[in-house]
Amino acid sequence: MATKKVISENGVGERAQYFLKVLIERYIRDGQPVGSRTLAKDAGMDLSPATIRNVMCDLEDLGLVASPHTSAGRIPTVTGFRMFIDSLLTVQRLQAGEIERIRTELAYSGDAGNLLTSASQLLSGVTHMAGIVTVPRRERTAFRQIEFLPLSENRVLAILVTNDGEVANRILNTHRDFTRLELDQAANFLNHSFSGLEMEKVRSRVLEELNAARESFDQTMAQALEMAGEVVDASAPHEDCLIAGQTNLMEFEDLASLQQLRKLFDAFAEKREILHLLDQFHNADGVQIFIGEESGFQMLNGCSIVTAPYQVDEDVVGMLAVIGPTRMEYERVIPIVDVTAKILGAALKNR
Amino acid sequence: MATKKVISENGVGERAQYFLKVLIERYIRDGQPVGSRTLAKDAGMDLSPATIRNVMCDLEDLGLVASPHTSAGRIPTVTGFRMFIDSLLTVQRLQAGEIERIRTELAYSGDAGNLLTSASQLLSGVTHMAGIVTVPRRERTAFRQIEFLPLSENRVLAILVTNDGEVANRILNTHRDFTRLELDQAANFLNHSFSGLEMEKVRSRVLEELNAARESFDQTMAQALEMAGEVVDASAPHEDCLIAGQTNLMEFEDLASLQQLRKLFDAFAEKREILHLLDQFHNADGVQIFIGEESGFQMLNGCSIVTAPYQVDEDVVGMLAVIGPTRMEYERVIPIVDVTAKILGAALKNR
DNA sequence: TTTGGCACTCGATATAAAGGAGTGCTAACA
DNA sequence: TGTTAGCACTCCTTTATATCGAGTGCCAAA
Repeated sequence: MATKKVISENGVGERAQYFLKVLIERYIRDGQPVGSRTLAKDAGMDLSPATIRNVMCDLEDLGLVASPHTSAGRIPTVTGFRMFIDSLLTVQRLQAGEIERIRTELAYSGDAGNLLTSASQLLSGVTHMAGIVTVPRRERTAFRQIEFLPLSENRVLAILVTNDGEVANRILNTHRDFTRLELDQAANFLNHSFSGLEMEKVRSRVLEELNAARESFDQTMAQALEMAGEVVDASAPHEDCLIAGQTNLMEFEDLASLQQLRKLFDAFAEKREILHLLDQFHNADGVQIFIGEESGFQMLNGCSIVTAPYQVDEDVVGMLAVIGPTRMEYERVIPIVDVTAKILGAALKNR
Repeated sequence: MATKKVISENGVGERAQYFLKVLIERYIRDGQPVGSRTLAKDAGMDLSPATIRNVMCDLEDLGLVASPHTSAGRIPTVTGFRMFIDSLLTVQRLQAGEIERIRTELAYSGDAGNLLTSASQLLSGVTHMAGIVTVPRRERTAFRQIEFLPLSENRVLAILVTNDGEVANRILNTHRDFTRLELDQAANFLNHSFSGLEMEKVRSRVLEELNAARESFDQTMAQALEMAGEVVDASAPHEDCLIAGQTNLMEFEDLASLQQLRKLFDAFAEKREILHLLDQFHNADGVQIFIGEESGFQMLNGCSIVTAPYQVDEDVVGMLAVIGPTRMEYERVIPIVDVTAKILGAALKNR
């Protein structure tokens, strides 16, 4: 039997969706199960609680809301939140003042590393949650320059400068002593060969040429390449992220079990899993939202992640994220993350 | 009237002190107020609970123990703990195996930074509390070498190497373009003048010579000195510390109020206050113990810090600390911190 | 389709009673 | 004089019980 109510493709009546939206908005504000009476008022449609109750039943059958116990109101389920986020959300525009604040705060931070730190702190400060920024992956950045400095016998300081202005250095223990001249020559050769290449390419080319040099017994070149390889390799696992405002998360009653918090904080300290998670969204463009339970990591239960990639010269170089309770003000957080990503990208370009 | 009981200079009978010791040891184990019956058993002196009660009264009058309420046992006060730590503690010797573990774990970590990270992780791992290591202060380390590399127009990469193998780099925006030769000459001059000097001295000498150079209109030298000054200054506030295992502290019921924990974790994130605190003990030698309430920082209420300086070539270069609940096993933690400090110092020397 | 009514559930809150650990004090004992 | 047993008392903890109220589900009527 065809019903008269307007059914969207996911099988939920339009009015029911509206109630779901109002319910979730209320739940986000209060953190309390929402009862039919409250919802009737909030919806502003002059309907009686009883009517609402009927709709709630439908929503519960669809798995979009649930009640913690018989005589409590309803709280949204993960699927409910998902639907809310995907199709019900009305994102606020950020006020001009806020945009300005972000812009100025990012404008006055020094070098690249500092800028990223500022960005994560900014995110956490504005949202009162935890802010995360992944640092640009070395693979995507390009080789600019390498230099070797003699330190003491058999020790050489290698300095690698990349296109984005990052500097990595590493002390090499060499088999024999090198003169300053030799080192300069080696650096010259390497700079000449690799300048401008992506680090990933540099890595493979170094290996190729190293083999070639060995075959032709070109000692000098082989040694130069060996050293270069060591530096490039060592600077590779630089993949990392900056997290700020973790302690803000302690304020949310939703996450307040120490059990839960500890797991979360351990993940922050470890970082690996967080990075891995964010990497999944690396190729999406624009803001993505991600509900903890969907990840399978139980440390993220009760949390959501709002994330966006940031770009330099059209290339996505890193991710930016805010992590907080699933019950967060998405309408406010989403534009913040979005704008910050754009401004950060622009700021990184100017250096 | 002279009493027969042996009174030590602090006005506490020897036997009473013994009971205090037993009480605190018990309290450290259980975290529960200790009653007279329990204490009678633990003391192993075949005395009745009633006798113990009399002694407890005395200890309470002296402010060494307190009862949370009428019908609970006694818990040590801060002063009680202080006395325990200062004169009652019997420190265990570390088992040879444990020493070996520390030694090997520190032996296989790479460069200096890595070594310090390992040390803090080691401390937290072995004690199940938070481990802290302050990184050597730049002032105490000596200038070894400076180099300048041209990056692009008006940008120069400056690299500063110190005696302890640390490398600091900074990108300078210069007024005009420099040739490679000019930069090399500047570096040569600086290396020649300052090599081996303590950073603190370098800082002041740079200023002196800068003035001299300006007076004599020696442009080249003035510019070199200006750049050097910028690098030295920038690398100065490198004072920092590494903290590991913070989340371990969430397991202790003593600190489990979120209020309390948040303040503590904020302090960890900020680091400044922690550093300031540890600096107070910088000149003490050997292990120092420090009860949170004594500091005035209320974030440390309920905590104690066990700290020891570590030395390279007779010079104290940094501090090492474990932070945990005041109710911690000092007998075990003290030798761990002590030994780790020594091994860390030795490990740093060999590089 | 909406609404009012009604019985019912169940958490939250309050109150009371029982149990028990531990104290302080007193008086007796070695 | 130090030590001990005895005893009344305190106060936390646990358990049971009752009450309140928010909210539900369902039914019958509008």
